[in-house]
Amino acid sequence: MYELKKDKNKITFLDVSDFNVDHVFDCGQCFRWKKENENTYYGVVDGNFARVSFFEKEKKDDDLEVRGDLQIESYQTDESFWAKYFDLDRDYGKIKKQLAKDDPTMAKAIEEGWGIRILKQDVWETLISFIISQNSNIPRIKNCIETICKEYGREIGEYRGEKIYSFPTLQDMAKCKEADLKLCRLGYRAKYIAEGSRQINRDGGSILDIAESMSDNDVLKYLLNISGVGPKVASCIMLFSMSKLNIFPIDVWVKRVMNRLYSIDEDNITAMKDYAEKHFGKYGGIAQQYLFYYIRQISVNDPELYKSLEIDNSTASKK
DNA sequence: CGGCAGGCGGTTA
DNA sequence: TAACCGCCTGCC
Repeated sequence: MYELKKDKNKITFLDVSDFNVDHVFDCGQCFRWKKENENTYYGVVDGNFARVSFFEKEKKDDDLEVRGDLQIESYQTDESFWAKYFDLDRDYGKIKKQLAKDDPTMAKAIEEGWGIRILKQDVWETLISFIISQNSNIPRIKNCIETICKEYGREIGEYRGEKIYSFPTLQDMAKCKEADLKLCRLGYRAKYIAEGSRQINRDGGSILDIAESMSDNDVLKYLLNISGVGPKVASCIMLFSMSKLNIFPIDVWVKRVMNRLYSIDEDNITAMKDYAEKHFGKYGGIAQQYLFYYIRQISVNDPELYKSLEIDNSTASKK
């Protein structure tokens, strides 16, 4: 599916399509990647420090798709590890075509975030990260996560004078008291995380390994039982760490999109889920990412357009 | 400087 | 089971 070039501590996937570092790392699915320059981000995956660059190739006349080389500098040089993390074996071109068919809104959203791919992240890290994310904002979320990595993770190296830490393990977090975590500025989420960690640790943590093979309903039921995990956080965990690409997380931004661009009543979550299931089907999660990225881009880059998309529940379908 | 964030848990009817 | 409300903290 892809050609490969390997050097010492460097692996390059050649001719990758449907990929863009900004889209992948800034579509709301992950919190630990930092931008170094136009082409490059650095971060940590499963305890492996990595520097990831994407270099677009010159387009040929007959080639409409953007293609480029995905270069990963890391001690982890197993190509299957990175292919899995970046979901490289999936044909996003085909999925995009399918989603955009008969849906001009989705077509525009895809035009905006054409290089999004759903990362397959560590279940435990995703769980904690999205508990932290609730009722907060991205800069603060990133700060909180960096702090707990610094306090409870392992130092795995140094990059340009910055110490790099792994994400703390379940066992290490389960030892934390609520008061300890409060020092990481987690606010009221400290209690959720202290309780949640102990809860999962008590069960031996096996859920984290077998979740992917469980049914959506069984996983959801387990997750909702964890302190600090509600429907939104649970669906993010399922989508971003368990390859459950059908899951359609609904947060405030998705509510805004579904209301403003699909005319669904803004607080009718059930109607949104039904719509997503019917129209986006098994790729609901990917669709959600395009829409999420799209509405956020509009809100940042074109405030006037964003404002003009007034919330209007009078014409919204109530079903 | 206040309002308000990528929700959740608890309480109330 | 739907509708409210308080919550830590710090960004905008």
